[in-house]
Amino acid sequence: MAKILLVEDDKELRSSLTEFLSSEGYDVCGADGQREAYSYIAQTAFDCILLDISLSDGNGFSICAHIRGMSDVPIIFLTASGDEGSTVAGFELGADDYITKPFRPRELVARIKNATRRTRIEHQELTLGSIRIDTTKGAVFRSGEEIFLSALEYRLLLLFASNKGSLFSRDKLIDELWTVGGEFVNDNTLTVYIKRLREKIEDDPQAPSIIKTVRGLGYKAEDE
Amino acid sequence: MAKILLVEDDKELRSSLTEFLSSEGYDVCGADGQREAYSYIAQTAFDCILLDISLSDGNGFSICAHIRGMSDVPIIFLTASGDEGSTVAGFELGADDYITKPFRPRELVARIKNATRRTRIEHQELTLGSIRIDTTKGAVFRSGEEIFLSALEYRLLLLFASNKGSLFSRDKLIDELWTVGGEFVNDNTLTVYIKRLREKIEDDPQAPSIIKTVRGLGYKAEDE
DNA sequence: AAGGAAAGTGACAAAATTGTAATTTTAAAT
DNA sequence: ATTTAAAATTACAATTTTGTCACTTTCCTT
Repeated sequence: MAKILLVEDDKELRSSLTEFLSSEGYDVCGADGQREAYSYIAQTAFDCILLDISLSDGNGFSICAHIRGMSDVPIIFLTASGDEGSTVAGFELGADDYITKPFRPRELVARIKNATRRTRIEHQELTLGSIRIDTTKGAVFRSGEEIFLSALEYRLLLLFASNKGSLFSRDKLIDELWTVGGEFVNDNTLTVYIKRLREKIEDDPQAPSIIKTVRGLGYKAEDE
Repeated sequence: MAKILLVEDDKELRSSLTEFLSSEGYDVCGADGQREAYSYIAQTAFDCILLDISLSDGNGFSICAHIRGMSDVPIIFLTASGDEGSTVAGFELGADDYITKPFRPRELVARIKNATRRTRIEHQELTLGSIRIDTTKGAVFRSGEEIFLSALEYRLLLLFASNKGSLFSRDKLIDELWTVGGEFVNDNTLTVYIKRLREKIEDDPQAPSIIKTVRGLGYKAEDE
């Protein structure tokens, strides 16, 4: 089931579209402007974004640019008729398609299908609390902002993110990340990496909410 | 459709099992011993491995250890009855389950389903020629051996691997990997990274068979 | 409350990554 | 065959990553 973000300030249109798309089997989030859109985008990996470029706060374009800065998610513009200039500018900012109001809901669905066909397959994302990992790009985002991890930090995070809730013993983690052949690393190496990773992903590294210590047993990571 | 590797030296049993599992919708590769098994493992990401531990060449255990050194793929032992000691040793080497010969094919299918249930979902792999990328681990293998890429090399490779056959202009690549905000990097930086990546993944970096130069236009990568 | 094991911290050298510059090679077009 | 732009190569400093050590803090047990 594809996740769609609808950014539209006309409340009527937003709710009728949400209802229609939901009935078509989509998982729809409605946002009424920039602020709400960003907060959704930071937390969720959408499969398609429907964006009204003539938002009353005038920020349709900046939302588009912001999204393109961090993702290749398909973007479809909803434009008012006679707004040709905007449309052209939109394509330059990386929109994938546009549809002119008023439009038939059926046509919108057709365009969503078309836009998502390519990406749905390869789009593989993981989340861990406010951390989002785009494994098809090897990129990690913290509340929407990309953060840069070293190779080992990335692998450590991936291990936790693809096994949410699992408890990993320190030995197991060292095995997974460091043991090649019969070489061993200092036991403290892991502790240091946990610290470094926490420093990059946790809001309060001293009181970690993502990677939890289970004293005597190991570490585990959970979503909230 | 799940991919299964069957390592069994009894030709009769191998072919009858292959036939049966294929009819159940699995994609089965049969290997008669260590050599053949390794060559398959190096090239393909299997969803489950069925391993006769009492191979005539006596290498069932070393195959198991070898696989565990590079993958978490579920391994099911096929043991001769009365071979309890081997079974215990097998579990210590990381086997997921075992089944004692003679067994009913239906039961084997049940165990395969059980063993693959967890991993099938998260198992996400990409290949590019002899290169295999396990995106759930951030690990890259070249003919079965893990190779270590830097963060940027990894992202560059991922870009090619998840868009096989696509031509990328140099500008597009620089954009994808380096452009954050409005900062630009030296145009040659890309060339150097292409070279470094080729050095690690190509058999003959001077005559690249994976990442191809399209003079004047950019680069593209294909499978063979 | 004291002792001790487990985990965390800060700092350090060695090694690897990263970006750039200077130079050479390659391949297409004249 | 020359020319020339594009790409490849080599080499080099700056920065980052990596693994370890010595030391501190935390938390469980007695």
